[in-house]
Amino acid sequence: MSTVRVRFCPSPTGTPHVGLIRTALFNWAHARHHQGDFVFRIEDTDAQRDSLESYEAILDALRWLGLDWDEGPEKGGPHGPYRQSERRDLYRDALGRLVQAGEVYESYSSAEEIEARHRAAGRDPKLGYDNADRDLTEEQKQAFRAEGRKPVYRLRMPDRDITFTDLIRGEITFKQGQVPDFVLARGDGTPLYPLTNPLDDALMDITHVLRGEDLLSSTPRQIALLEALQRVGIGNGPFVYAHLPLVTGEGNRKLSKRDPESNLFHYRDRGFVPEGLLNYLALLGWSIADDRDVFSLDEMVAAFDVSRVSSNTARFDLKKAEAINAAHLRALEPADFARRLVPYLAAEGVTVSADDPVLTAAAPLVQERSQVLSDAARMLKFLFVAEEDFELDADAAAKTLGPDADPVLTAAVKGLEQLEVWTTAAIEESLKASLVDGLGLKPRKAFGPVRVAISGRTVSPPLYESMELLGRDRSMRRLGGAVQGSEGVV
RNA sequence: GGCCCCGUCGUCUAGCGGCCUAGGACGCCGCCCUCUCAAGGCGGUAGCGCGGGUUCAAAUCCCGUCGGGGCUACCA
Repeated sequence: MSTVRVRFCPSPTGTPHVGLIRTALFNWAHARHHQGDFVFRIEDTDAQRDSLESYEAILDALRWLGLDWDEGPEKGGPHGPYRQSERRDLYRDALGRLVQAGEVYESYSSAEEIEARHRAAGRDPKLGYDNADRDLTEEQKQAFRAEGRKPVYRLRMPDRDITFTDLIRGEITFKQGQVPDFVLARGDGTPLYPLTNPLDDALMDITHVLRGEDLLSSTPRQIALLEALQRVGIGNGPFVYAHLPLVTGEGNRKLSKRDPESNLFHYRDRGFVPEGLLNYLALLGWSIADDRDVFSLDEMVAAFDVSRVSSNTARFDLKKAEAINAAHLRALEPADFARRLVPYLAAEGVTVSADDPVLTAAAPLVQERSQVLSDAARMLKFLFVAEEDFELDADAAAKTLGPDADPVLTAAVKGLEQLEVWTTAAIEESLKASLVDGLGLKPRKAFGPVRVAISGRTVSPPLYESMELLGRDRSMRRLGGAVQGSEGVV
């Protein structure tokens, strides 16, 4: 069996992190590129920190982004269950076999005792476990138990260097003696991450492990475990590893889960579309070509090659993320763009259906003016609010609707009143005649007050089109209201 | 402290010994277009951390150094 099998195995603690999603994306792309399987597994072995909300948020995230899995929660598959909380028996069995074979031993040393031994020997007390319980006799173990002590189970690390070839970084060697025997399970048999993660990968026939660089230093432990498991008849030994560069935030520290900038849904709420966010995330460590950085998921799948992923840490740059997203927004079919706007309008308090004629007519006017969908929603809101709820942006009003604006608005109203038809062309002609020609104003001075009166903002869709869509009555009312309003602003 | 990873414009990157007077993108700054803002067009700003080697030739290979980061739990 030469099928590529990769996995995405988050633990359901907190909200999905952009770095986590980038890892999911690269695994998914690797699987799809090789027509392999993308396995999704939930690592919920820490009842203290895991939550149902978090679990659901992760599913929500993958579905929103369209990163579909071949095996996993709510889908099943031949290697299930896919939630570690339902795999206890498997862990107990594997642990039993490892103990039986002498690969794993009971360790009774407490952290304090280990430190004390280091100190007594003149070593750095922070060195970690000293493998002191490796060869405890049955009598010694009995004695510890008699004291009421509970052991932990540790894997006996091999007495040799551990070398592996990372797809991204090349050959990496950890010298013998640098990695102490580590804990696989608590005395009561509770399995810990160092056991469950590689074990499940082995049980699920995973072939390639693409994960964050923060896990690089745990690789020798995994390799030792995998080899031990293979000796007791579980799995086929170590996998191929690729350690992805970390994603950092504003500083150059690893983006922490606490940082709001790391929250995936923060970007969805702002109005990133999956195409745009995924494209940007792909750029964090990977590039499709030397002269292009906007591409579709399909194009990514066709071109993706993990070994070409950069090994440098990547910093998340919101500005660029938005620019990439904007490129994807512009590429959307107008009707699709309008449809995607609906929830963002709702967030602005506007209820409108995707096929509303005003929306479908107005959406294209802001499509290329938006970086994120929430920008577009804010620009369009004025078309849908009831007159009694219409508000002028305070800054825009202060800047544009001073006393100087009154004659402009008055002239505009006077001209527009004469119009037979309320069309974009007629409005443009009227406004230019009364303001630019009539009052001799610069276009900027002429249209600014009108724009703010109509849309409430200094940034809006094109003015004449906006006025046509708003309709004659509402437009005239807003212009009139602004004249009165400007008297009070002084 | 120890171990491991990394080091090209402000940021993400291309580069894998000669095609590099180092390319692209975002950002930033001009100009054009223009009813605002965008989009689009044109132009500009800015980088191989440092020091030794190897080589006819180094951003590319080697060593050192400095700098940054990660890990160092009976969390995952």
